[in-house]
Amino acid sequence: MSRALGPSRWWPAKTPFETAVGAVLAQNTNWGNASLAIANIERAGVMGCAELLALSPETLAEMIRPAGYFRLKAARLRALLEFLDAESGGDPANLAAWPLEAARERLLEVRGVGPETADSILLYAAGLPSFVIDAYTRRILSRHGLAPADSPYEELREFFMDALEPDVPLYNEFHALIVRVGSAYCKTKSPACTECPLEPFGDIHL
DNA sequence: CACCAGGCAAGTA
DNA sequence: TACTTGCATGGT
Repeated sequence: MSRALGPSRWWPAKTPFETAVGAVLAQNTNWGNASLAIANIERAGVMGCAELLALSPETLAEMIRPAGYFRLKAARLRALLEFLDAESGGDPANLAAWPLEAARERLLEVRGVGPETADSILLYAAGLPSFVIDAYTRRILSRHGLAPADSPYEELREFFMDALEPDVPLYNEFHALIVRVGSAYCKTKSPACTECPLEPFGDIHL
């Protein structure tokens, strides 16, 4: 994938804080829509922990409306902001001072932060080596007969982390490439799809 | 018009 | 424990 597609420069956010916000807004949502919500926050000049917490829940919800599930995500975002404010001085980059699994467990206690959101924040915002599993990872693994699509999240995460040394740039690029390739695959639920070209892999055939 | 997108938690049996 | 449902917008 790397040879065929080259470096990905991910996650698409300007700061660790924006990455953490994006991780919540992108839940089960097209990145384009999450991105519109981020732009609204930027335009209002409130892209910061204290600034966002100062908004009423209703105002915040309206601001992130394009991301979908906007009332739900406003509550989830506030819960994450309160955690960051209390535990990391409002900057998720400071979570890097914690041992990985300790930081992960604390993040998972936040209402609305599940394993994928936690791992995205840990890897892309805090720079800790936590491998991210998402719908694209499942699609690729199952399409190539490497794992059932419904394997438990933790099992798939361990599969990658047992096979690879803890390496932030490696995990970062690996997941980015998985998204780029996975989004080129069709969405069939059948385990195999002979329609999908392996072209994104270049001359690599699995 | 139907279907989908980088999840998660709460409810039910 | 295992399965189902609610949440919602914008693009194709």
